[in-house]
Amino acid sequence: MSCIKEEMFSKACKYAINAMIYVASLPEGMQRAGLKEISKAIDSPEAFTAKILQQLVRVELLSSAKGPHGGFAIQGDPNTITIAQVVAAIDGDMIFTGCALGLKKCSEDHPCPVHHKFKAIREHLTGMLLTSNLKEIAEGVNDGKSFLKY
Amino acid sequence: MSCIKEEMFSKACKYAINAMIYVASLPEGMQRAGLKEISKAIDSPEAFTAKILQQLVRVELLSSAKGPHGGFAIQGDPNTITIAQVVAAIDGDMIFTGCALGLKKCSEDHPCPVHHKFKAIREHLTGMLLTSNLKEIAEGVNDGKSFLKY
DNA sequence: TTAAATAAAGACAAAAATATCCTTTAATAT
DNA sequence: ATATTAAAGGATATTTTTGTCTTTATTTAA
Ligand code: FES
Ligand code: FES
Repeated sequence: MSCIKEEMFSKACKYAINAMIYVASLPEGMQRAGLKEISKAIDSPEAFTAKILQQLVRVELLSSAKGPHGGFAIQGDPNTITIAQVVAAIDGDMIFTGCALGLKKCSEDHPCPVHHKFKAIREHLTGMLLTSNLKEIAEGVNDGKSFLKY
Repeated sequence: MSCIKEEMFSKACKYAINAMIYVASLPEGMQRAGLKEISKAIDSPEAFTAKILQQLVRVELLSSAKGPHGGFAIQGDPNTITIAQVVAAIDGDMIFTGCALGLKKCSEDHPCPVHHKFKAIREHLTGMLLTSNLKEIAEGVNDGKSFLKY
């Protein structure tokens, strides 16, 4: 026993978010990146990343193409795809709806001891994720203001 | 592949918080609870809970006594022990200091794409945990306003 | 002094998350 | 057509987290 972790999102989810941002940051016209390119850009394990990209394709956040010049592209409008959607696709919605202390159901009627305090945080987080769209975030990366690795 | 989880804290951490609140909620005078009583009160697996209580004893958030009428008690003043201390003891401080997207270090100089947005959430969360003391939270439980299980 | 109660400690087991590897399928270019 | 490229899918491996079991040590009470 001895844990030195527990962060907000799973690794799978972090890779997913980073991958989506990377693909969204690709220059117009040439916006299709292969697995190798993506996992290199976000410094993630290639094979594991492949599984995550597959999931994102299944939920139609990404489109994919096989063969030479194949790869992954954002499916839909980067302006309207939110980080919340990516998180929900990979980690599910427990982070948006679950009880902080593990009660089966988070509710006002049968609240856990930190429900009221925690609810505010959760709403803050949810609001942030829902209003963060890929386009805007990818611009920060393109402008050199933020980074996808290290 | 197919995850339907990822919550804010690890299970170990949730059990720890609940256990601390339960022990803090014990009536004056008779404030020493055994493992069985605690894990029943918070609906947690007994043996696993034992390990967590051991950790809490090691970091001196709890004191323990063996033998008949032994058990666990809060060590120190419940008014000044915060949920943040319990979380840090079990989950470490990644939740307070780590990068949301997995960069090795969260910093202003080399921010990840969601750093600025996420920082606000993290400060909100940190502030909440730092200002939530055991005494106050345990009172809610004693008043029947909040619940430790189901 | 002995028996009972209870926490501590260590070994082990099961489940979940993370990660890798190999084969198959589809697309492209020659 | 064929060879090459790249994603999809499936099986497997590793690591971490969660959980259990057994033994030991300590305290209390009879
Ligand atoms: S009941 Fe625990 S967070 Fe709502
Ligand atoms: S660098 Fe990612 S949260 Fe600060």
